[in-house]
Amino acid sequence: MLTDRQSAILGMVVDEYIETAEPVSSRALVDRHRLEISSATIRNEMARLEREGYITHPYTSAGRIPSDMGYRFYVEALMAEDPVALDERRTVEHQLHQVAGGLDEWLSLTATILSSLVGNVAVVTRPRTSTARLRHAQLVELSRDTALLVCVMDDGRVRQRILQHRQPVTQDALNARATRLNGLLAGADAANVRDRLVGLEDPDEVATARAVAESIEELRIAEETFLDGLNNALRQPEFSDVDRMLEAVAQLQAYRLRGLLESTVDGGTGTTRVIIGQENPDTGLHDWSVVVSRYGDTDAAGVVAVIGPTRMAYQRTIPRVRYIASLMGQLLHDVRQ
Amino acid sequence: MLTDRQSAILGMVVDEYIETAEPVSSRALVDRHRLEISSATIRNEMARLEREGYITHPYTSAGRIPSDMGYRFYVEALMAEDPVALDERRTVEHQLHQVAGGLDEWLSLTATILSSLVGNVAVVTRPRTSTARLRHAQLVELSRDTALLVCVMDDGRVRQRILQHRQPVTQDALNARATRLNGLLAGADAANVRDRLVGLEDPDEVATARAVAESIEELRIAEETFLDGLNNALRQPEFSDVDRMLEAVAQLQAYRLRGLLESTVDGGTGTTRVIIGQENPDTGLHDWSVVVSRYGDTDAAGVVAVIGPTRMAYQRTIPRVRYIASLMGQLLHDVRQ
DNA sequence: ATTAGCACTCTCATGGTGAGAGTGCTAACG
DNA sequence: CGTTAGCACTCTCACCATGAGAGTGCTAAT
Repeated sequence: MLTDRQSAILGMVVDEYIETAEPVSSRALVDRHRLEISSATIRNEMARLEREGYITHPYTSAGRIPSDMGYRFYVEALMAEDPVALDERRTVEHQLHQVAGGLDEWLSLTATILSSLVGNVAVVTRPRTSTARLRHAQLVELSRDTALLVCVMDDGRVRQRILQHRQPVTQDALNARATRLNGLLAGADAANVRDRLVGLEDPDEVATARAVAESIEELRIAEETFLDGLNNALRQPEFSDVDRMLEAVAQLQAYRLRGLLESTVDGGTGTTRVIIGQENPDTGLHDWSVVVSRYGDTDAAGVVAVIGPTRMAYQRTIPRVRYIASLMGQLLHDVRQ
Repeated sequence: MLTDRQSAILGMVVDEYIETAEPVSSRALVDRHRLEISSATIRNEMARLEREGYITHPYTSAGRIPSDMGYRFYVEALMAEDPVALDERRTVEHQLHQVAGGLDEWLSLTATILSSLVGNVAVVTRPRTSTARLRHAQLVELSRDTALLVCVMDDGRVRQRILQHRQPVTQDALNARATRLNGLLAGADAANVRDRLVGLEDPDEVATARAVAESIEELRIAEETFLDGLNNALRQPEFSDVDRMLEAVAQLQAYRLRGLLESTVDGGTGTTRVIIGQENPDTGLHDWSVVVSRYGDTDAAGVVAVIGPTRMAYQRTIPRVRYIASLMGQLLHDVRQ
């Protein structure tokens, strides 16, 4: 158990290190905070904190840096969250309302905004509906024997696909076919779409129906992620050597994150979780921290996350991830009603 | 004017430097190519080549590296193109035919494939139709007073947009409205769409029509670029220090490229152009070379490009960019017929 | 319990040094 | 005259030594 003074010192070390990215010396703490106690006392306390595992030092005569455990304690017990200021909120909401396009543009813009808000990489996944249903399929003639199939799901997602027909068809015939298929398949989800395909005769029509079914299934699987802010993250001093930087670029490829985010989100809705360094099951991310929050409701849920070095401004990041997540939840709710 | 022997030496220097990324010494050339002449003779010739501006050396006693002019001469007169092997073609075509999705997926996959083919950054722009016309607009109910507008253009591009209505509407009413608007606007392009909006009464219908018009214009402007292979490019030895690497990341933001690619493409169709280092009007790209090729025809054209350090394997890159461009042209033609 | 004082450790910037790589020039050669 | 051997010269780069500086840990005094 830490004494009050030890907690206070740990807090100062973490704050200082997050700000400067330099190991924190006993002297620096006394000077910076005009402490009543001497640097020698601080040294004694620091030695104890190190024995307990909250801090380390890179070599004998360097200052202290927080360990993962130190950050963990800081996040849980010490940190004073830096609330999202009113003008920050206004800017964000203003930017988000500018977008007239579809869901994709919202998500992509959200990643950009969040990333610039916290100065690290931001990831937003597309909301995954528990059961997305087909709202409408449409066929548009492209040439005599090719057509574009557009499937619109009830969560607003759209999937396009190009079809090759055996028989030439007109737009009128395509409309008729679309109407028939909509009657047959409207409201179908990935689980039951196959059962509804019975009773079709024309081979082109069967192929089209199958394409619709495949589209629905692809959309069920596809949890696209929108990522932005690589530049921000790479400017952090921890990547000041080339190997680390290349590794960072590799680690941040979106596909590595999906599993992590999914498993994290199972915890519960609405909460914001922080995963620090070694706590991460993926060993490649042992130098990284992830702040992740779920947004949406039981019908459609996705995640918002920020990823950066363990030396991350948790005070700023956590409230901002939470804020963006709740904002996304609202917007999603407004659209779906 | 260069003698045959000077040309040969220049060719060897460029080849060697492209391969090893190390300045090429007179000695190394003699050894590597088992030349009949001595290294002293090579030195004399190299001195002359340097006086003419084809090569330089970084400091007094280093080997030679090609100048931009040297690369230029190499590309125009010396280089033996490395043809795209049959199994390379087969792999590429196989991968491309895997994609069942829309144009976007094609383009994005093409960038990925090309990038891995040449080990540098690849950029593919969306084909821009001279005049894209509206083929079909569709309205899908999302909630009582919101609807999704989907505009499909005759080149297969799709734009979605969410509409807020003043009056609640049913899907049936939306269908009727879509039919009316299609009658009014089908075949409209960005130039004439405004003129066709006359005679509409219902304010929601006017708003919808205006949204269609805006979508068409946005699509005219939006020339999206698909970029891949940052990792590949960053592994080149020229980026072995952090500043250069960060700068590289910044330079390769897609938006910087658009102007360059567009202006380049004006030259003519079907040809592949190479822009080497300082030849580039954008000073930020003075250390980069660009190999760019147009694809498509007068109706719909885009560009395929590879971007990398001036020390680029032009022999491999140029034929592969040309090949991918012609392949894209074919595929585009097949779809549009 | 706190703290002044000091020895000790480790890093990092600096400068010197010498090996090595390569060139340019000169003089000799066919 | 073109070619080439030989050599002086230049520049880089890796290596090492050095010393200042930063910080700690410990001891002994308060």
